[in-house]
Amino acid sequence: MEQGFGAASMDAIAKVATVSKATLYAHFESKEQLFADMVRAECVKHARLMEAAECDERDPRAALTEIGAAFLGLLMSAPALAVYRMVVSETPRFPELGRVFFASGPARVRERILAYLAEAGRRGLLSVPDPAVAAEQFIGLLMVPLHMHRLLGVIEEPDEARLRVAVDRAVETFMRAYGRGG
Amino acid sequence: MEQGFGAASMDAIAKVATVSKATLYAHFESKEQLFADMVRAECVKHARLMEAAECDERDPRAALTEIGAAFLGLLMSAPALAVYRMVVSETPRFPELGRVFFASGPARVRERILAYLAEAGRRGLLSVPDPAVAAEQFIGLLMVPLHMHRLLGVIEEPDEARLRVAVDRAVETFMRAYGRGG
DNA sequence: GTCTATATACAGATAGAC
DNA sequence: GTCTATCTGTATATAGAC
Repeated sequence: MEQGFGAASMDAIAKVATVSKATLYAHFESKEQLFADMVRAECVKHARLMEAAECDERDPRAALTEIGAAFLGLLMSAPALAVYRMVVSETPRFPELGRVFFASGPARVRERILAYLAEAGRRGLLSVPDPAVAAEQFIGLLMVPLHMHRLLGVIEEPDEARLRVAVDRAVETFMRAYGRGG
Repeated sequence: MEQGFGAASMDAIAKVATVSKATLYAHFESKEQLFADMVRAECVKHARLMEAAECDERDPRAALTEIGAAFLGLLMSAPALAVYRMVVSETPRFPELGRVFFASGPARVRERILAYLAEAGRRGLLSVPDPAVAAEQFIGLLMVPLHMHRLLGVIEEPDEARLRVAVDRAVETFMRAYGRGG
């Protein structure tokens, strides 16, 4: 994942795994399938982390801050960035990779945020006419100051303080747009 | 660009260009430099398109809609997506690529939006305490419903109507957050 | 299931003639 | 500047022994 699909050779992978290349091919039928399995495994790990973020029974600002921090921390982690790079690059030649990643990664995050927003809307805590749109917009507000910059190597790995600022700004703007009476 | 750095061989590129591989190496000193030059050339083309979007002397909604449509149309074009895939994938091994792309692409778009927002703020048309943050947030709102989905192959190429909806929703939310008196 | 050794193909890059 | 032909390395994948 660190090196990408093209740059990582099966020889190198076998060496890191301290097995022979023949053993690798006993477990995975091709380089493509090996990478697809890695994507799936990473997404499962990340989905577990995301489930852990509690966001019910609290005021919207606190809930959005918590769920936003969980999501952004996940998104900006080295493994997540590596998977994203690889999947984005290889999807045109290998569409299954994109579908697997989207379904087990971003789609789940979106569902979780959507569920919270819909519930908060029902309780009158937020004014969200279209929770699906609002969920995606919250994701966009969270991602935009850091994700692309990091993918393009124009910022270093952000520390906790930097992540907090990004989350706070996203929540601030989201609340101005969707807060009670907005 | 269509196939990515790893999958496109110099043989294939020479064939498409209807020259020999030796001729290719007479013009470009390596595969890496050839790709860097292609990125630069694409960004120059796109920058020209972006300059064409007028956004002064009008009400904020119309201006943001025009500049947003120009940006989103650019971002979602096949060449821009291909360049983005390639750059994101190769940046870890070849950092120059990410810097070149960012400086001649996203950074210019951001500057242009920032300049408009700052001016609109001075005129009292918008309430933007931090125009740099607001500019990035507008970009995030524009990108999020389409860009990642397209990169991951989970939606087809969006038509004009789809793009318009995305722009309208971004402008709508941005205005709720940053409109006069927000 | 794991290994060593290898088949087979093709990559990036260059030599030397025109 | 462009070509054909080729060097040299390394890639994915497998055969066959243990």
